[in-house]
Amino acid sequence: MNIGEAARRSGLPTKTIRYYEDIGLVRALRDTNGYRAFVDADIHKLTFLSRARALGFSIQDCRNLLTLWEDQDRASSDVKRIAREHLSVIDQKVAELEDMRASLSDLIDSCAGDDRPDCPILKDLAASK
Amino acid sequence: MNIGEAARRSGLPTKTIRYYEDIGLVRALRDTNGYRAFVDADIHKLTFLSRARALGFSIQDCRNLLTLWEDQDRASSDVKRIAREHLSVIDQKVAELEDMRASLSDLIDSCAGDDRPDCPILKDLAASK
DNA sequence: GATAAAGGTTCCACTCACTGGAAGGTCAAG
DNA sequence: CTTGACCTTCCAGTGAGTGGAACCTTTATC
Repeated sequence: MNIGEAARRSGLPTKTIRYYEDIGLVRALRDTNGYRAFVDADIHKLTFLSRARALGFSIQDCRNLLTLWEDQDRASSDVKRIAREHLSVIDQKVAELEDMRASLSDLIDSCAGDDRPDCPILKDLAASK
Repeated sequence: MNIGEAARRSGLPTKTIRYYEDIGLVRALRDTNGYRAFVDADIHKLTFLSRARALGFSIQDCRNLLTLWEDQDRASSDVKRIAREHLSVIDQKVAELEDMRASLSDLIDSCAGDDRPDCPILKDLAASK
């Protein structure tokens, strides 16, 4: 299976697959013509990466998860720990964004948004606080 | 005023201030010894940038906002438009993160998290869906 | 058999918004 | 006069890819 087919099946761009090979996240056999040759196990791995990245796991997280994934004997608590750590990072990001959202929303509400030059948004941004 | 003092007053690291000068976001006069010399107006501008960046505005947004800020005659509606566009980007990010959060939270709940190797988190990540 | 399109390869540069570090110049205090 | 804090520039690296150039291989069509 060539890289294009692997991309179609895993949902990752070909560029990204090559990049993952570059940084040692995956490996692929080669055909005699130099083309990468993927087997079903590779597709599973790539799909795993695609979904984990979509869930916001960093590449380093993915590296750890892959190691756990390939270790038949690892305890599920190890995986759960990584996932929970990641969840708390997500929660933090959400909280930050909602803070931002509230501040920005207040600023927008306070601005007339008409033809006059007077704008509380800019005024507030410039205030030293 | 040297860059260290400007950093203290604006809340930006010195490195960041130099970077902002590099990319043409701000300019600073120079003393005879080559040191950057900041005046109060510069501090206002840097504070503006610091707060706008903290609200998640991109550098390009900041460029636009600064232009509007320095234009005495701009309509407040122009500023409000940029702010509203940014608000919708924030809303989108929050929605994405909450999607992620829900999926990840489900996965975590489904995992026993004990010494056994069986882990639904890894299983689900590998599923081709 | 020629050719064109589609796919593959490597390598280099760019993104965004900084951040770290090296090598060196300047200044105020003791 | 030295120490240490502060300043300067320049180069390299971050994370996670993305875009493009130059070139090679395969497949389909004429």
